[in-house]
Amino acid sequence: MITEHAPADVLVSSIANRVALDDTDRAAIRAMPFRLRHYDARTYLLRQGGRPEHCAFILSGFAVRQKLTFMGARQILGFLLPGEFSDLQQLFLSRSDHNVQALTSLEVAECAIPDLQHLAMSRPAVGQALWISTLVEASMVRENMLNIGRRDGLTRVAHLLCEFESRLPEAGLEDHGYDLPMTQEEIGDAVGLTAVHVNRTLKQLEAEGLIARTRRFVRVVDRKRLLARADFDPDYLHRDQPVFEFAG
Amino acid sequence: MITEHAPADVLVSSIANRVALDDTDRAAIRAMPFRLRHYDARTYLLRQGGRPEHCAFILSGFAVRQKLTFMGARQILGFLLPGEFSDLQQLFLSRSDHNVQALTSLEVAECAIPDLQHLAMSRPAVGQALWISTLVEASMVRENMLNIGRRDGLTRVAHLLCEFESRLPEAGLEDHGYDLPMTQEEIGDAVGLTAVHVNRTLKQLEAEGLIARTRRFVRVVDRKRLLARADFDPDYLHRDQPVFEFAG
DNA sequence: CGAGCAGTTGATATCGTTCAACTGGTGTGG
DNA sequence: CCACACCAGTTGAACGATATCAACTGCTCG
Repeated sequence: MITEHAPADVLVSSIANRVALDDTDRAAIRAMPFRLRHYDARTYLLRQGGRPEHCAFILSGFAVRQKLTFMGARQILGFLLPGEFSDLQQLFLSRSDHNVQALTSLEVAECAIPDLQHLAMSRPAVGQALWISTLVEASMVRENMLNIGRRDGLTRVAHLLCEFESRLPEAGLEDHGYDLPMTQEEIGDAVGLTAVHVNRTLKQLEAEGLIARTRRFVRVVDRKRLLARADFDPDYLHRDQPVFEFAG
Repeated sequence: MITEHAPADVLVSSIANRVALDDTDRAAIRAMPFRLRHYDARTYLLRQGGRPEHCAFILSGFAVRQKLTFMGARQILGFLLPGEFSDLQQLFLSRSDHNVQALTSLEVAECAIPDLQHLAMSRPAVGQALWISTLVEASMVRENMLNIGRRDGLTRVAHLLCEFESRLPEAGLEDHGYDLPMTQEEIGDAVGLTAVHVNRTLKQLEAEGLIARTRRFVRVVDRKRLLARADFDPDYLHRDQPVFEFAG
């Protein structure tokens, strides 16, 4: 598990995934103070309208970005996985425009925003890596907007399953299966459907022989057909993005 | 009109909106080469999967970001107005994940991506301003995802009208009205509805006395009730964002 | 053992789509 | 200057996907 490593190591390697770092960069990252913190499931890390002073780097557990309508309906904008920052945009936007909520119980390393700002500006390679992270996140939101706006229910749910299969590091191991860290209600809030309809949709994906389920464990039975049914093209995750050689 | 000014002036003031610039910053922006270019309505500035080498700064006209499903359905992700860059994320993501398409006839100043990269990294204040622009854009996409996923048709269309009233500089002048630079089909593609349903929805907004229309000109009749009906809260546009005093 | 919550299922209601026809501007060529 | 074509907008009727409401099942935890 990711938590076996020291938080600073996890942070360094998460950033080094995006941009090539030199020793000074690594030292600067390690020098940044942080505080380990725990959040229970369903608690808020960040609230819409708030002016956060800290930014959480997720060590273990899952969180969501979400917004609420005035009527109280929830739209999940995206899922946050271990190794991701909860709210990098708050580096330069003082007021938050959405909520970040723990989906499961969560372990995070909390950094002060001024420290992160200073790191980003004093070590341009690191700043660039953080910038890229916000860009990839934005790309995921765009794809999910297409998903919700222009695909039918079955395709939407299948697409979400494919996204998780792509993003979860443990998926693909052990028999092409993985554990969805959320309820059907939460799937619905992510893809703009009702929990009831998500349920029927999952059943149909099973009936069509694309997936198999036992509780929240999803096994991909026919990967190729599932990807096609989901209209899934992983380019939006920007995995092929070359590691930048920072050139000033 | 914005085109009365020299392109470099427009660019400088657009960036200075976000971050305080010193004389060296301004000089660096002005020193960046660009090429004036025209696009006809409906032509593509940028294609999904492409590896653009230029980035367009819009001087006049309107464009959209959009993505297509495999079936060919279009989702409009957001509208680009004069004074905005077409594709700043391409500064650090080599492959584009969506299309940018001219909505009307368009005049742009086209910059080479390496020049923009160099500007962003050599003048950190400028880089910060560009970063902030990408963050604000991402915020708009999130709000529109909530709009599509969790609001009914009438609210969605009303929300789009409110967003345009907020963003168009000429709106609010001349009798609280403005010209929507798009067809009802395009409104539908932006809010996840059919052109037919958009039409009925607009008629109902008229029937309820919230707006009046003559062709594409929209006059806001009852601003307060329209905002309420649209569930519109302008915070997501980050207008209150203080102009950053860049501090290294 | 009981409470509570996620999941499941059925019946009905509704919002939005689809298809099709028609209107009315606008621009173009004869 | 008229005729025509074209396209955005408008309207009606029927259909369908998804929501809503309600009941029931079966974990899991205290």
